[in-house]
Order: sequence, then structure tokens, then C-alpha cells
Amino acid sequence: MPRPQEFDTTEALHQALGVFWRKGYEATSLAELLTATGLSKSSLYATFGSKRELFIAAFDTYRQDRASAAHHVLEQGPVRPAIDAFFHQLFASVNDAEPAYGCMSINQAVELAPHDPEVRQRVVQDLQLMEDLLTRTIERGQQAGALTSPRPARDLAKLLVLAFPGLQVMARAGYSPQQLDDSLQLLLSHLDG
Amino acid sequence: MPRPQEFDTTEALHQALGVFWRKGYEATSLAELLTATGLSKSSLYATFGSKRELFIAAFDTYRQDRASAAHHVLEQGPVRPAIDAFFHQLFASVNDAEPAYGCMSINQAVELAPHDPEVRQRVVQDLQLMEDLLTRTIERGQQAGALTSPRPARDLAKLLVLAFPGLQVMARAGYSPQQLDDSLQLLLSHLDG
DNA sequence: TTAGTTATGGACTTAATGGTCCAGAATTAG
DNA sequence: CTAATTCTGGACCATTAAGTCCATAACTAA
Repeated sequence: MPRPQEFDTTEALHQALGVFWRKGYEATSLAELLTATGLSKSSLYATFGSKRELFIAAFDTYRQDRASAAHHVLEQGPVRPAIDAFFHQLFASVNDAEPAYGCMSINQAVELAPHDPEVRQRVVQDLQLMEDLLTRTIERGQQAGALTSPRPARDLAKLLVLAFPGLQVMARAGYSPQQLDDSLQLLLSHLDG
Repeated sequence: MPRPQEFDTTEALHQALGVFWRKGYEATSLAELLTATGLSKSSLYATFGSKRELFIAAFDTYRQDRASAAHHVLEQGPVRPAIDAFFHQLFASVNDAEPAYGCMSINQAVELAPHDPEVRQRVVQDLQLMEDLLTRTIERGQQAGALTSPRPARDLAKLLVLAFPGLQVMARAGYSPQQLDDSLQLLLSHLDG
């Protein structure tokens, strides 16, 4: 008996995500979300509740997507290219042309986390996950002899996580891909020696 | 003949800065700026022009203050404690109690820089200044034998600049001073060996 | 004391914000 | 074809945003 939903909820979520990712929470207006998703106001509110709930849902979508991508990239193949690729995801442009959005979790660490516990908790969790993932990968590289630094894998992972927002900031500040890659290689050189 | 201004312009600027620093541009309302500065709307507009111009003025105040503070901290005394102090400024609470605001330039790299050339230019300039300053300090340390890493001073400085936003993100995400300092020491350990 | 000038408070404006609500269109089961 | 159900567009609302403007208060110089 129910009339079927005419739009794809998860697709709408991804559209909304795109806007939140690029512009942040405050700077995104409901009107933009409406045009991005193509939904009517009533549909959007019926489906997602409020701007904030939509944001959280979109954010979680993002986090899940990224986490599985990171798994995928880091946990197979030669270690050095894997780590390289992991970081390149950060400054890869989403839809070409436009500059990179950077990592949304980092953006949110700056924008909402200081005042919003729900967001903060997610950010902390993301940083932790990243550290764990990198630790495992670096361990793997050390065992295989691909990474020659004698430092504990976790310490090296911490260094990479620490530098991650730096790359993001450079990307958002408009540094060229060349400059970004130079900085990245400089960073990764600390995995050896 | 002119009636003298009853408020201190630069003090008002600092009050406004406090709000922009903590909350960012979008999330700061004119009402907050009014109560923070204690000015009336007309005085504020007569003096600063618009919210945006006020922001830019406050931002430049901040940048100038910080630049001279950095000079002061980095260019005298033993190198290692100097660098340590430089980074500790980052997560020092401004008025105690409240969590650290972090570095406003980094905040703005995330919030406005991607869409606002005037802000972006300032951010890039700040990062560059920081790199130059750290390079000089590290050179000094290497010459004095206080820092034993054989890497070029500029490369080491680049690493520190790269990690700077990471510490900031951790601070904003609510990490404890202890955790922040641990990460900092881990980072600085790369200046030796 | 007065004239000239400037700061100031607050009323006012315009546009945009997030959010609510309802009437009607659309779809399916029977 | 009809009844039941639910999606959907758009009107509507209250609030707040930034910004303008003017009458008045306050101060200085003469």
C-alpha cells in the first residue's frame, strides 16, 4: 500500500555530504542542501529530521567510506606505495577541476569539535583508527624490510598522523600538487634510516 | 574640536579577535562582537566598516602579535627549549580554564582560505614565515651542536611546520596537555639522531 | 557659553536562516 | 476503479543575520 520512495536515500546522503565536506556545517545553507540532493524540504525533513541530523548522517557515511578505503589501500600490496596512495587520497580532487576538499574529519576537528562532543568523539575515533591502521602497515613494512627505520612502528605512525592535518592544511591553502607531494616525500623519508 | 573616541580601538580589536579566534568567522555573530567589544553598532561600523573588514583587521592583529612572539621565543636562548616553548604557545590556553584556541591561521586555512583569496594569501605567508623562522633556529642549533640530526635545517623545519596543524587539531579535538606534549616530544625527537 | 564636530544608542530595514504544515498528487493492493 | 497510504511542493512562520540611519548626547576649542 505505501507509495514507494522516489529518491535514493543513500544517494541523497552522498550529495549532501559533498556540500558539507566542501563548505563545512555553518557555511552550508538548507537551500544548498535542497538543490544538491534534489529533494523537497518536506522530503528532506521527513527523511533526515534536521540539518544537524543530516550532517551527522552524512559525516558518518563519509567516515565509513573512508575507513574502508583506507583498509583497502593500506592492507595489501607493497607497503611504501600503499602509504603513498593513502596520503594521496587526501589531496585527490573529488570531482576534478575543483581543489581538494581535504579530509572531512580534520575539517570538523577545527570547525565543530571544540564545541560539539558528538563530533569531537568521532574525530578522535578517526585519528585513532588511522594510527592503528598505519601502525599495522608500518610493522608489516618493517618485517618485510621495506621500511628501515628502527623506531617503533607506532611512533612512526603517530608521526604520520601528526603530519596528516598539515598536508590537509596545505591542500586547503592552495599549495600545488607538486608542493604537496614534495612535503609528503619529505615526511615519508622518515620511515627509513 | 573633535570629540575624542571613548574606546580604545586596538583593545576593541583584541576583544573581537578573541571571539573570531575561538569561534571562527561564520559562527561569530555581530551581536557577540558587540558584547565582546562593548561597542554600539554604529561605533563598530564607523570604526571597522563591516564584519568582514573587522575580521581581517583582527586577523592581522593576531598575525602580527604571533609573529613577534615567535621571533622573541625562537631567536634567543638555547634552541631546544626555544622550539619547545614555541610549540607550547600553540596549546596554551588563552584565558585559562577554557580549552586552547589553537592557531588562528590554521583555523582559517580550514574555514575561509579555500574560498577566500585574501585569507589564503595570509595563511600561506604565515606558514612560510614559520618555516623560515624555524629554519634559522634549527641552523643555529646545529651549529651549536644542540641538534644532532644531519638533515638540512630547512627540511627539518618543513617537518615541524607540517606537524604543527596536527598538534592544533589534537588540541581542538580535546586531547590532554599530556598527550599533546607526548606527541610534541615525539616530533622533536626527529631533530636529533 | 557657545559653536562646531563627532561619538553613540537604538529604531529600522532587508534578506536569509532553519523549520513546520497542509492540501493534493501519486502509487499500490484489492 | 477505489481506498488507503505516503510522498511531495510550496506556502508560511518565527528568528536572526548583517547593515543603515538619524536624532541626540557629549566633548573641545574659542
